[in-house]
Amino acid sequence: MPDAESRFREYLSAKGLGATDQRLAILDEVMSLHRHFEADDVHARLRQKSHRISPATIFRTLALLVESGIVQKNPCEQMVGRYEHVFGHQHHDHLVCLACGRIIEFRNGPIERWQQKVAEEHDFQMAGHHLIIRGYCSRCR
Amino acid sequence: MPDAESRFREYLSAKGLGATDQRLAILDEVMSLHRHFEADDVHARLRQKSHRISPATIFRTLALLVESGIVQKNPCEQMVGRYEHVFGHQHHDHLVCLACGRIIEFRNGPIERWQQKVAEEHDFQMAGHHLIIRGYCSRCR
DNA sequence: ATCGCTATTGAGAATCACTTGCAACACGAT
DNA sequence: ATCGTGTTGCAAGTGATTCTCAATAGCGAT
Repeated sequence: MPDAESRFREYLSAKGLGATDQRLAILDEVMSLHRHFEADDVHARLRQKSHRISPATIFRTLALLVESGIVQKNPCEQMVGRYEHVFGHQHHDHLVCLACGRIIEFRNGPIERWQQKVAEEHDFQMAGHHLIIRGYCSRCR
Repeated sequence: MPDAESRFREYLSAKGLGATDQRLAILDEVMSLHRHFEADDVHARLRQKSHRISPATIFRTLALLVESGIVQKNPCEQMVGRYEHVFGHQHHDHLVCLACGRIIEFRNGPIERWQQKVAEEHDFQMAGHHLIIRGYCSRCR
């Protein structure tokens, strides 16, 4: 498996973009963070190492890393700030169409049961869950 | 089953809060929206009916509706603005602790397979998915 | 009816997390 | 050296939400 840096360099040159010091420093930092992080975490850690990279550059580079598939952003973006009334409704999960934004609701017993099992395995007291399947709906595929 | 309004009134009086016109108008609007919505949708629709309710009140009331369990907010809030590097990692899902914010990763084959099945049932081309189980971890429960 | 108290509201300022505009700069090609 | 495009930092702009605060409403006590 090639390392992340080669892959990023490849992606950048394929796009005609430069592998600048800032971009590589950010990649480095990102790969050294072994849990979920926010843009600001990267900024703070780089600052500690006396790199002077502006937040704007962090955001711009993270976007490149996401595009190149090295980094994944919170995958429920389209649900942010959304509500739904649940009163009188049964629990359900969602299929979200990446093309038209349509949201389809569904219910599936076996998945629910397996989730309970996973929670138990991790000694985790489940309070709720949310499953989002992203893709393309019948109208858009 | 009691209607949503009774339930909301009950919740409000239990909390010593008033069932004001604004709150009831917002509840009404929310219950008439049969898909996911944002605070601004409620505001726009109320404005059309020439209710003059400020956005601040909409947000305040939505918070009450969430607390009372009538409305559910996007359940991946804690993941917003978070990234993780995925290069060289296998796909996994997340357990999120509501108390300490800890995020535990897990993989589960049967769930993955059932998801594929659900997508097929809805003639949906799956591009990815994300499953979040919320609850309390072993340290916090 | 009037008073006094707390709850509630609207307006606008503040905040937070990004994003964008822009001028300065870097660097390979000419 | 010059040009041209790509990059960056700074600072201003955004959009969604939250906060502050003064005005108002509602309700029980007088």
